[in-house]
Amino acid sequence: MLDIRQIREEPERCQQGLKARGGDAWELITEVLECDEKRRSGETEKQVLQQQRNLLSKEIGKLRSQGENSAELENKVRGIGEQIKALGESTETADARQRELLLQIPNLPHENCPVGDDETANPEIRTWGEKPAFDDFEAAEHLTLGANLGLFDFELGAKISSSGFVVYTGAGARLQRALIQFLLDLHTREHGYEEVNPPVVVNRDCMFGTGQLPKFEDDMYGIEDNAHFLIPTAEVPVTNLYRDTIQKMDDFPIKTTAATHCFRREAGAAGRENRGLIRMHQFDKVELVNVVHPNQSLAQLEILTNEAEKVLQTLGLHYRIIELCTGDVGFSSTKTYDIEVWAPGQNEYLEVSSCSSFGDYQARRMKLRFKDEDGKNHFCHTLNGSGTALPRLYVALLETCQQADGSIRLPEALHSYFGAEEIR
RNA sequence: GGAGAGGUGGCAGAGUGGUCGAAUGCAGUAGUCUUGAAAACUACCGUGCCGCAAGGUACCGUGGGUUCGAAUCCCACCCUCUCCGCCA
Repeated sequence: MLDIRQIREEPERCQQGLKARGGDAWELITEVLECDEKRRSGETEKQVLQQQRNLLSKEIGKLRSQGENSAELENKVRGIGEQIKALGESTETADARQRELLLQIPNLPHENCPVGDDETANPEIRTWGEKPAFDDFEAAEHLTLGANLGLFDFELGAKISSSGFVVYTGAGARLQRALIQFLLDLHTREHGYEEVNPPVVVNRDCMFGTGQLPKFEDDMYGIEDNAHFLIPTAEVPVTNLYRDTIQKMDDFPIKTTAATHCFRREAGAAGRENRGLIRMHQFDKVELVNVVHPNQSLAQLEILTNEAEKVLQTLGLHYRIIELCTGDVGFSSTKTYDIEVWAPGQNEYLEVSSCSSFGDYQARRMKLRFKDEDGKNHFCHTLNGSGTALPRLYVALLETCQQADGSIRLPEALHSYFGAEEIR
C-alpha cells in the first residue's frame, strides 16, 4: 500500500511513478485524495462530538451517583449520539472506499528502476559462466531425457489430477528431493537463513498482506468459497509470519527460508513455450524472505540476489541477470532482478528466480513495523527472492549435464544429496 | 465431530455498566547508590487515527446490538485449552 501521506503531499510524483508502470492505476489517485479529504474532515467533526458525549456522560454518572435527576442531560446526549452515528457512517464509507482504492494501487517503481514499457526493455545486468558447448551431439530437451530415464510422467499427473501436473518418478523424484535438500542447506548454512515449514493453505489476510489480493484472486486456487487459498509462493506464508508485529532493530536483517509447493492456475498459459516442466500448476520452490531496516533494503536486494545466484554457481549452470523495467515490475515490487538460467535443450534462458525489494509496500499492508532508537514505530522493508524455483532448475540441470548417451552427469555438489554421481 | 472452559498491554494477571487505556507483578528503558556488578530505590514503559502543537479520539479476539455511557450486558463468528470420538 502506498503511504496516504505521500499521496497527499506529492500526488504528481505518485502519478508519475504509476504511469511509468503503464496501466491506469494513476487515475485512482484523484479519488483517493477526495476520500482522504472527506474522511479526515468527517473524523475531526466526529471526534469533537465524541468528546462532548464523553464529558456529558460522565456528568450523568456523577449526577446519578448523587441521586440527582439527569433526564435532561440524557436527552441531549442521545441527540449527540445520533449525530455521531450519522457522521460515523459517512466517514466509514469514505474510509472503506479509500482503503479499497489503495489496495488496488501498485507500488511505485524505485527511482533507479530502468524505465521501459515492457519486458523487451529489461536491461541485462550481468552474466555468469558460458553456454555449454555440445560438440559431439545435439542437446536434447528435458522431456526427451526425462522420458528415456524415467524421471517424470505427465500422463500420470494428468490422470490423477489434470494437465499441468506431473508425477516425478524413481530417480527423478529422488533428484527433486536432493535439490530441495541442497538448496535449504545452502541457504541455512552459508547464508544465515532460518528455515520454516509453513502451511500451504492460508487465509485472505495473508493474500492482502503480500499483495495477491484483491487484484489477482483468479490466479490462485481458492477453497471454502475463497476464504482460504493455496499459496502461489512461499513468499505469502513466510512474509505473513511477521504480519502485525513490531520488530526489534537488533534482529535485522531477518532472513527466513522455506521450501514449499506452490500452486498457480496459470489460465491460458498452455502452449509450445511452456512445454514440459516449464510452467506447472503445482511446483516446488525454495523461497528467501528478508525483513530489513528501510535504509538496508537496496543493499540487501543485491545480497539476496547473490544468494540466489550462488545456487546456480554451485551447480555450474550458466545464467544471466536482467532487471525488470518500470513497465514490467510486479504489482508490489519497487525493484526486481530476474535470474534466468540457460537451458541448452530449450535453447533459451528460463526464469528461475525473481528477487524483489518491496520497500514498505507490503509492510504497510500488513502492519509490519520496527521500533527505532527513539522508540518510534516505522514500517520495515521486505524483500524476497526464489532460491530457486525447482522445475526450471531441474530442466536446466538435466539439459546442461546431459551426456551423449542420454545419461546425466550430476554436479559434484549434488553427489552426496542424490547418492550417486550419474543418472542413467 | 461432540461437551465444557476461556480469549485484557511483551508475559503473567485484576477488573463484571460510569471516575478504566485499564490495578498489580515480572520483563524492559533511564537514573540514584556502587570501583564495577547485583540488590534496593526513583521515573518511564501498548497501538492506530486527527492535529503545526497543545491536545483529542478510538482500540480489552473479530463483527454487530442494547445503553446517555460497554473491557464489563446480548447475538454471531474466529481462535485457544481440557475431556470424549475419529485419525496420518
